[in-house]
Amino acid sequence: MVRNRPRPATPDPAEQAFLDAYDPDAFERPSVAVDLAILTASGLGLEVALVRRAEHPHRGRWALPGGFVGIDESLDRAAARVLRAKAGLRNVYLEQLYSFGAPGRDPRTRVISVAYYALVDPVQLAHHAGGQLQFGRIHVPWEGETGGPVEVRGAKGEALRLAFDHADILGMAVKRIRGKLDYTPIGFQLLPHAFTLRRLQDVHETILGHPLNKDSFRRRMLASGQLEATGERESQVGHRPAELYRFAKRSAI
Amino acid sequence: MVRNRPRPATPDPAEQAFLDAYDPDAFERPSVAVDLAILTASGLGLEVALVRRAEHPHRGRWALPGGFVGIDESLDRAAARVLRAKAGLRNVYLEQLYSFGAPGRDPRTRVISVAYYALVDPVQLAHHAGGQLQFGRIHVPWEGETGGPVEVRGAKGEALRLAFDHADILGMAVKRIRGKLDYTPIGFQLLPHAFTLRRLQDVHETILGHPLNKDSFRRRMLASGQLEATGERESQVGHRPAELYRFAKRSAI
DNA sequence: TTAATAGTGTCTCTGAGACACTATGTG
DNA sequence: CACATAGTGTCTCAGAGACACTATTAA
Repeated sequence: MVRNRPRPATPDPAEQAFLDAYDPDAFERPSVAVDLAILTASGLGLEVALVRRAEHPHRGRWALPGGFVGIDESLDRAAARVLRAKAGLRNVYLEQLYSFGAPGRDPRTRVISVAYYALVDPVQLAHHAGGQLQFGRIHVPWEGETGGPVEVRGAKGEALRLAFDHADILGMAVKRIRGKLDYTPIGFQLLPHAFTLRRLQDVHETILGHPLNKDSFRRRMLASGQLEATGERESQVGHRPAELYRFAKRSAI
Repeated sequence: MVRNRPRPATPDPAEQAFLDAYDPDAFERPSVAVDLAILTASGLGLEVALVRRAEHPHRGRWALPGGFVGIDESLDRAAARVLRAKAGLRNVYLEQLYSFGAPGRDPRTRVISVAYYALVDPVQLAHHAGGQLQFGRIHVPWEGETGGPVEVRGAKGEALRLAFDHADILGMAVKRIRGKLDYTPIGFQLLPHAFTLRRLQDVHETILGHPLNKDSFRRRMLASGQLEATGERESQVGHRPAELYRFAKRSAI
């Protein structure tokens, strides 16, 4: 890869001087990382995968899985690589969220982080119980799409202290998926292959943070054309079993 | 600023080895830039500010104004600085859009670009006519929020060849503002202080790429509470003059 | 049989589209 | 005056909420 920018003479010395001032090699370069908000929806609510930091800074705090971007690696590939390396996941919904670049966000050095979020069904993450990845429940202290940092709580309801600006990243992720939920089939990504309409509604309510009208939700989802009846029903539920549906076209990256 | 990461001994050598592999200093670092899609809405449609590249690569092509991010400068500040330096603008709507990081997007060296978009009313940009900044009309070859690169045309309708991946950046900007238009008062940012409802509808139609129902648009806008009647009317229009409105709370960054 | 939730049918209310009509400038 | 667009009133239609009612399983 060519690292040094060719500098042909230009007729305009002012323009030349201006461009010289913006030569990339004249700048100290930041590190660029990806951080991943790996989200899932258990019966308990919206959960996120976290790793406990073993080192300073923020030793003992909880952080989103992340990694640095290779010099010949695209941002999307870096995110997919981290997802595979840290959570063993591939072919799940993965989308770039926002870039965080406050100078002091990492006290060691300048790190610009391109945040991604992944939506995964809980079954695919079950084998991580007790492993490197821990799951925290997301608690959103604001309404609607106001935005702002969120809180994360552990299995016993205790608050988990998040490292760096990861509470802001998670807040942005919640805001994004709340917005997307209205017009895209994003909820399916958080459920197993087959699911009942009630479970899908649970996911939507979990993400949005408020209850939805059952009748209207059913109608809207069935009318959307995104659901396919499997012909099977749930069982062992202590009441009339619901029809199981699948997402008509499960998209993945 | 601390550039070298402290490496305290940890009890877990495997973890230590793992983290060593991700030491930022072990990686060649990319350059990080901001690129700005400065958008305005003239009577001709949605327009974008471009600079003609005086150098290789892509010499003679048209590019979005941009600049490298300083090592102690946040992304937002870098974007605001470029906006001020290249377009003389401050206090306009400016929002981060997306980060573009394909390894080959700049043939000189690895440059990751954090794209921003700004919405500016045409009056503030009028003095740029004939200067460094040229304006091109955006033509969107896709419907709704499909997404994809857009085309840009010059004053005589000729196609302008864009540099790097800037057609993709502009496509993403159009997609974003189309989505935002439905639920945020984003259209005001593209108009002068006082404007008629018809002009606001023109802006919405320009952005969305399709005509809107006049009655419904009026009702929706007036019901939104975001408009304030100025009490004045337009004049010299050859028909009944329309009431002039202003945005109730003109937000800016 | 009872408890509990799935699923259907229908009424109402609200907002968007359609359209007819009136209002008020310029030429 | 004619013309063009601003602005109002009202009808209809589609989707969401509300609610009553029936269906089907486990215990």
